[in-house]
This record gives sequence, structure tokens and C-alpha cells, in this order.
Amino acid sequence: MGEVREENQRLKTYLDRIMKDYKTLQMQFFDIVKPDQEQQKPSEDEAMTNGNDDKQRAEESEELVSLSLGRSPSSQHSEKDDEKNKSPISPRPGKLLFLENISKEQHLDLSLDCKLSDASTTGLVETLPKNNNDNSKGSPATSFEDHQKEEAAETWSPNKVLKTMRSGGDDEVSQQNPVKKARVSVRARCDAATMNDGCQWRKYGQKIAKGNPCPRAYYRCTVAPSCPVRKQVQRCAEDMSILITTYEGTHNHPLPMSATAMASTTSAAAAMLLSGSSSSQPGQSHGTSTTIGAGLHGLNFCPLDASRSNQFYLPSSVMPSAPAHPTITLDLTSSNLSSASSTSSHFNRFSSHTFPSATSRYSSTSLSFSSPDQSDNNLPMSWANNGLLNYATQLQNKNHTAYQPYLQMKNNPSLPQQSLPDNIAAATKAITADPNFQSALVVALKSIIGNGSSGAVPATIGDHSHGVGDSNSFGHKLRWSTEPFSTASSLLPQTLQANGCSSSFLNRSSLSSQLGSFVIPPPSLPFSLSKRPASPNDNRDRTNLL
DNA sequence: CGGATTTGACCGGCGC
DNA sequence: GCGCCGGTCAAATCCG
Repeated sequence: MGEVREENQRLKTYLDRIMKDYKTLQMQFFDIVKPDQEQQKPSEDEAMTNGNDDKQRAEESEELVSLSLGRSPSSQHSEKDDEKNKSPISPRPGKLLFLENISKEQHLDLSLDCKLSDASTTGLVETLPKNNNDNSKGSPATSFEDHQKEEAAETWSPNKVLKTMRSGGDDEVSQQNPVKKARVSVRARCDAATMNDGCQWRKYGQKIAKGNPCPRAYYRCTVAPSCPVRKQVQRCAEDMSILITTYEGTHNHPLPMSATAMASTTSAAAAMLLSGSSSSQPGQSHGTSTTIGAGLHGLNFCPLDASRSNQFYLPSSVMPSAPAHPTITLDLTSSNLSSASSTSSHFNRFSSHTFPSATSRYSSTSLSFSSPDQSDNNLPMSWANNGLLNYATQLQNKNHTAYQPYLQMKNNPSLPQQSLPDNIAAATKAITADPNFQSALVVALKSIIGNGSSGAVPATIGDHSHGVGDSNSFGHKLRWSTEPFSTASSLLPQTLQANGCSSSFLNRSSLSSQLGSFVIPPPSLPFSLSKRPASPNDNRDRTNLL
């Protein structure tokens, strides 16, 4: 406990320093954009002159932005007396504030276009992958939750139709959702027909997909009769030893312990994908649907398994699923290390780029689980241990590898060539991927939540049937206490950060208590890459697939 | 015999 | 409107 306190204090100090730096940068950025604001919104700037101090103005504007979310600034029809309505929100999309507000503002801009439908009819739990109505209960409506709901709604519903994740499958609203569910694709070398991810699956179809001679098998979760989760299994056309498993949907039932790791990881990945989508560019909108994502967001989760040289890239040519789905691919193969077809240079994996396919209406996200330095990476990959948490836990030991994208982005001379919103989105992602940032965030969260009182944060990404609603409360606390750091454009990344990030004291053993019911499955591989079939039927699957 | 798989038919979205 | 394609359904089949 003493050590923990010391480290806590140290991290708090570090957090303070980060906050100071952040504010400094914030002010600088604000100064940069100030002329633009004055030019475009002189009247509102007048209202802002109350805070002569730039810092104060920055803080105030920050607050104003956040508080004004959920309203329709364009209409400005109500609450004129409320000073909060005098936020320096630009009437045009793409206006820049500081980084922290970028995503919010983009959301807000989206909201301007879409006139959010009744967000109260659907909670975040219905919009984000981890939806479970059971967990949306009882969350008292707060402005922050509204904000989150609106963020989620903005993410998915620029058109007036509330787009929720069909994956929820829990209610009528979700079934009305015209938006495709986010998918998480896992590439792994596997001789078996399917990976043993701990879940029970029933095959319900098989098709020959275009561009791949190998048949694609369709599975649905049979753990619960009404579980909407589907998965597709297909061999990679380029490398038959690679099995591409694509998960879609969210389990609406408790998962076996052996399945929680994979489920949590895929859920978190999907959440990250969706969160990345929140920074979508208006110009990428396609028709009445929201374009998900601003590109291929390279997030480096650092090293995990040297033996497998897990990497994460997204060769569009091997996209296993329809491009109409926002897909995040976890590449657990090592082929891309040597594959000439791979474009996953270290930098590229951090670069933000879009699919070459013109038909890709949604972006995909690539996560890198690789390490440029694998020599010291002797930690075996264990989805079962705690899934995604593992990455972040080990990430702490990797000398800030994940910070590289941010640095590269800063140092990349090509960045100015990108559109500023792209830069912002990329920078936001990079920042949120920074383990230091995450550590500080966790420390702050911990202090807010109440000194590690277990259960204070019931969030668990280990169980798909939990988490979003919980992350609401999680993010809620985050919201009010670590305001400058609530850069995550939606909640799930915060969940991801909260769960995924860890300081050295927030190691696996302590995290379970720190983060409440974070599921830590038994230390066995949740999915097996062995030839042992996932189910008694997999043997046939294999013969069928091969 | 019950449950899982197979496989052709069917459906809906999307592009042309 | 048509065709393509991904995804799902469901009857037939298989298997323990």
C-alpha cells in the first residue's frame, strides 16, 4: 500500500505536470485559432472577452463547449439568457479549438446537421458495442450522459434516424438501426477450422465470397438463444494458414470465463473503432449515413508476443468482410513482418489513411500488437489473462512505444499536408494512445472513484453484457474531474483507456480491484490456436473449410 | 433421435 | 430495373 501510495502520488504529480503542459498547449492553440474565431464570430468573441486571461478563456470555452453539447447551437432558440449558450462554437463545421474539444466539436458539428433525434430513447448502451439493457438501468440522467448519448447518436446518426448497434439486438430501437455493426476481425495463424475463443458457435451458413476461393463460414453464438453475435471465419486467400475470424455484435448474456478475454478484446477494439469514428469528417459522409472514421487509425498497443510477432495491420485486400461494415482488424500473425504485400511499415501502421477501395464507406482501424523491439518481449500472449488489459499492462514496460505515433506525427513533415481535422483526429488518437496519458488518466480516475474501492466502477470490458452503461458512470466521473483529459471522443475509448491503461501499480492484480469487476479470466488461452477444435463440430468445419 | 452442419434458395443493399 | 454480392434461412443431411 505504501508503494502504491507513493506511486500514486508520483503519478499525480506527473498528471499535474501533464495538465500544465496541456493547458499551455491549449492556450497556444487557442491563440492560434483566435484570429479565426474573431474573424468569424466577432459577436461571440465579445461575449468571451469576459475572460481576459487566455487560460481562463480556454477553460471557459472548454466548459462552454461541453455544456452546450446536445443543444442545437445553430438554432439558438432557447435559453438565450444562459451564458453557456455563448460558446465559441463555430457555425461552420471544422472550426478549430484546441485538441481536447476537437472531437466534441466535431460531434457538435455533426449534431448541427443531424438534429439529434431523441437521444433519450436510446442510451449509449444501445449505440455502442457493449450494449446490454440490463446495465443501462438506473443510470440517472446527467448532462454528461446526455452528452454521451448525443455523442453516440452523432457518431451514428447524422441522418435523423437514430442509428444504434443492431448488435444489441435487445430492443426495437436497435433493430431499426440501418447502420452496420462494427466488426472486429482477428487474423491468426491457425490450422483448425476456427479459433477456440471460448464461445459456443453454431454454423448457419457458408458462402464463397468474392475474391477469396476459401469459403466463408458463418457462425452464431449459441450460448444464449437470442444472442445476436455472429462471427465469420475465412481463410486468408493469400496465406491459407491464416484464419480470419470476424466478430460482429455483442453478447447479451454472461460469457464463459474462457470467452471473456476475447470478447472483451473484440469489444474494446470495436469500441475503439467506433470511438475513432466519432472523429469522422463531414466530407466523408455518404448519403444519409455516417461515415465511420476518418481513416485507418493506427493504434499501437505495443508488444505482446515476440514468438508470434503479433502485428496489426490492415491490408485492404484481405478484408474478410463487406466494406460496408466498420471493421477493426487484429492481426496476430507475423506474416506482415516479412510479407512484401504488406504495407505495414512501422510508420504506416501509425498513419492515418483510408482504404483505397472506393466502395469502402467505412474506415477500418488497425491495431498493432507488435513491438519494434521484441527481444525483451518474453511475455506470452494471453488473451485469457485479461485480454486487452494485457496489452496495456505490458505496454507500460515498453518504454512508451505507443508514444511513437504521437511523436512521429509531430515530427512528420507531411502532416501539414493533411487536413487539419485529420491531424487533430490523428493527434487525438495518438494522445489517447499514450500510455503516460492513460496512466495519468487512471490515476485521476482512481482518485475520483474513491481510492480503489472495488465495485465503485463496475465497468468491465470482460463481459460484453456490461460495460457501456458502466462506462457511462466511469466516464461521468472522468468527465467532471479530469476535464482537460477527457479528450476521448466517446466513452468507450475511455473505457478502453481505463481498462487498457495501467500504471505500474495498476498491474493485473490490482486492476481487478481498481476497476471493479474487470474480468480476469483464468490463465489459459481463451482461444486456442491449436488444432483442437473449438467445438465438437469444428472438425467438420475444418474439413469443410479446407 | 436430437442437435449440428450442409447447401441451395431467398432476401436486401448497392452499384450501374 | 437489373444484376451482383453478402448474409441468412431452412430443409435435407450428417453424426454421435
